[in-house]
Amino acid sequence: MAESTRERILDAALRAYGTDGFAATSLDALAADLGIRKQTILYYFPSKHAVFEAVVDRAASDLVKVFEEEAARGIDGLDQVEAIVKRVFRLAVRQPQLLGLIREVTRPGSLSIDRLSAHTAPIFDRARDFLQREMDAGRMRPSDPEMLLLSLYSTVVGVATELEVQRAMGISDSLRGAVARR
Amino acid sequence: MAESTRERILDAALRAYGTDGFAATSLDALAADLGIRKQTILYYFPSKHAVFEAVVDRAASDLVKVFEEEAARGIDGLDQVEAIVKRVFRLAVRQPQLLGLIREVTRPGSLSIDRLSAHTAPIFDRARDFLQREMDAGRMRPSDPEMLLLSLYSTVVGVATELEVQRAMGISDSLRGAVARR
DNA sequence: ACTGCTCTCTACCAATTGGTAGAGGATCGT
DNA sequence: ACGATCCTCTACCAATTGGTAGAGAGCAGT
Repeated sequence: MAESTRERILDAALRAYGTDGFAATSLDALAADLGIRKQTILYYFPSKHAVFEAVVDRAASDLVKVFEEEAARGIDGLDQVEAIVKRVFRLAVRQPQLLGLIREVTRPGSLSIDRLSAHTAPIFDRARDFLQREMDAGRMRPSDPEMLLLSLYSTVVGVATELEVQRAMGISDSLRGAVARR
Repeated sequence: MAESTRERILDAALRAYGTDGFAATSLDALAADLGIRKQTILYYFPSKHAVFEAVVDRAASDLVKVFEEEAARGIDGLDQVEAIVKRVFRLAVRQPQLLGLIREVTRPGSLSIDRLSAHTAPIFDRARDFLQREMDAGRMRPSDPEMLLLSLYSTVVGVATELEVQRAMGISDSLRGAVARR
């Protein structure tokens, strides 16, 4: 088997949760999509919600990996920020379901918001410290680093979402325009 | 009765669909929230999905109203754009569930995307024509009006979403910063 | 008093939901 | 040949789902 069943389940779950949503995706539907029975899913994960958590975990660790790899390259100032943004962007474009997943997680009452926070808090802290250092070193225009981060985040998600909306509205468009606007 | 039952149902449905999502909100839960039986809901709406469509319709017409009122005031150029953005923004802040509703509608496979489009297409066209005229008249920097519109849209939604995320992440913050950034 | 209309209800249903229990079938080391 | 472990399955279940049928309450006009 090229890919383990567990991994295939996570792939399909990301796709389904990201597009149709968590509540709208039954275990039966998920299993049918994979050509297996739902009991096989429940063998790997104790509950439906556990599947969701696992998907979130994997997506978060993918994101963390991007940050760590890019940080390890040791580029300074705005260049590193831009490199990371670019890579995150590419990740989002290649896997649009990730945006849907974020929507699901950030839903009020989601039990997994803590899970995502736990994963992203460290890189959030590191990013804030990084920005602070760069500002102190005079390599970046000084401002509130946390605010800048949130602004960056919402911009990336916003622009990425825009692509989805264009698709939904039936406007076929090269993504060049959007990227350029960034 | 100060507010008709039908209207109360739509209010509760907007709240529920906007926060928990359409699929995650059962008719029973909706009814319980209102202190009525779900059959009462099904008296006013033929199906669960019809409730959703009605919510979308009302939200869309609210939006259209904003545009029409603001357009009727006959302000020129960027000032009108800013006035509309400001009002839409206020609408979104006052009713955060609207953002969630947009999320639900723009979901792939949503049967209501056409419904929203039907409502918003006219104002979209009018806005595009307006921008085009303003550009021709030299009151605005010339560019592709459709692109500018989409960019505006995603910015508004993006910034508004940011507020939600901040709330989700537990960062209590005045919305001044976000507004200023605009 | 009667009829018709508007509204909300109880009673019920078939289908789907997430989840449990446990039966095999592989494949392994021994 | 052996059990042990890993994996996927069938069978089943209680709860919830959206939806139907229709009773009955309240209130108008006549």
